[in-house]
Amino acid sequence: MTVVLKKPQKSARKPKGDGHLRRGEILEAAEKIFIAEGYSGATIRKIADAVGVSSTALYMHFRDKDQILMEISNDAIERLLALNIQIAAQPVDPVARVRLMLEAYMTFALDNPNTYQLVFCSTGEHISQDKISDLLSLGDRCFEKFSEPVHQIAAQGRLRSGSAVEAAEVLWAGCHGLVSLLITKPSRGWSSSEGLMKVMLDGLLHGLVTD
Amino acid sequence: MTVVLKKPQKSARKPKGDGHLRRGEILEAAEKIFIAEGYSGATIRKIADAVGVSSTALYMHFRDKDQILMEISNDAIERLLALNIQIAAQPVDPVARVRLMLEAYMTFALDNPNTYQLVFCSTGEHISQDKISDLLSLGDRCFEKFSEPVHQIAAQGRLRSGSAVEAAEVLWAGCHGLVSLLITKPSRGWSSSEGLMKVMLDGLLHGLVTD
DNA sequence: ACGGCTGGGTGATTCCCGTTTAGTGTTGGA
DNA sequence: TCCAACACTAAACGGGAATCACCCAGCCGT
Repeated sequence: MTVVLKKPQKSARKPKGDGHLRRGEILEAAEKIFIAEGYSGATIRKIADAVGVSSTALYMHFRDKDQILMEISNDAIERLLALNIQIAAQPVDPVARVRLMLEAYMTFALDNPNTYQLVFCSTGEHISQDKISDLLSLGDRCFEKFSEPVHQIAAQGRLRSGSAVEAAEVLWAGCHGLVSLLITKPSRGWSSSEGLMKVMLDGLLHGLVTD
Repeated sequence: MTVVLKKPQKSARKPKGDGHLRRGEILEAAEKIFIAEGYSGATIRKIADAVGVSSTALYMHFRDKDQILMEISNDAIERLLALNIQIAAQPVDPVARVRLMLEAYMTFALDNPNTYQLVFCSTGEHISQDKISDLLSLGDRCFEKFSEPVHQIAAQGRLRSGSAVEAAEVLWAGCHGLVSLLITKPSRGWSSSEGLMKVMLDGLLHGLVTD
């Protein structure tokens, strides 16, 4: 009599009910609200209402609110990473690749301001470990892809000052600073963002790299 | 019979009760907690407990939570402005003044990370208008003071690309990006912050200014 | 001496947030 | 037919900011 007790056999029963659709529906609704209203505007209850389900139901499919928004952000960052990989493959001067990547990065930020803020402007103190590892590794992979051409430039001896890592970090930080200010202080009277991006790229690249 | 009705005569009655001390006590307690635990950690209840008073009492002296933290931040930004004014008076090359101001700016940010985040990294959507005007004008006055030497550089025809305003904004944004990343992502394996600050300044100044 | 006014303070309450607990109706396999 | 798992819900919890209706001590002119 092999008594089967408490065995958590996975998918002994097919997930037939449309429960497996819910997850996608939730993500879809959450993304809309998050894009429109930001992190604090994307409330559990609001998302649940949009899906037409009780707020408790979200916890069937996600551990907590952060997991929902992190999953959305993950998708977005993956698109950015794909962009970087594509640019990395282009057979042009490493400086040109660096510039293309940074342009793509800034455009991505301005196109996805709420995602950008969540990923790159928050301290992530309230984000649990596995979520951090997921997202940080993804962000780090972006940074690594970006670092490659910078290291190539360094290997050519064209770095004016600092190590390759420092140069990569400074290039990233400079562009991050520009887009984060444009995003968080939109009402300030900025010069045109295109102009600022160009001056930032020209300035940093000319300042850090010899030609 | 000069009937005195509803006349809000100021200090008709001496503020005898230690009520006029409360405001200072609240700010002091709030600043400690805010510095230690950040914006979300500095709750009304926690501040009130620290002062030894009910949470409602804070609303006797401040309109809302933001006003308390804004007042604290205002003080801090005023110190930064004073620093800028002091540097502006130094009879050295404008490029040297720019560098000194940006160094002071970044040092200030790293020394006051929570204040810095509140003022320079938040969208300020939940901040009412008068508070914004106060703080924005203060921040803008900092930026204006910083812009002066940049305009001098431009007047000397030493700007490699972009207008003076663009150059000032890019210099600011670059330094902001560096310190904001160092503050919000402290666990990432950064190069030394001093090295990064130097590379950022060298890079931007060399890239934007001819000598 | 005394009643009224008022500044400072409070406890309870409101509303919203994320999250948890306990329970409900349906369904498919034994 | 029974029952266990599933997908879900209503209600509640604890904690946030902010507000409400009060209270009380002290100063005022009388």
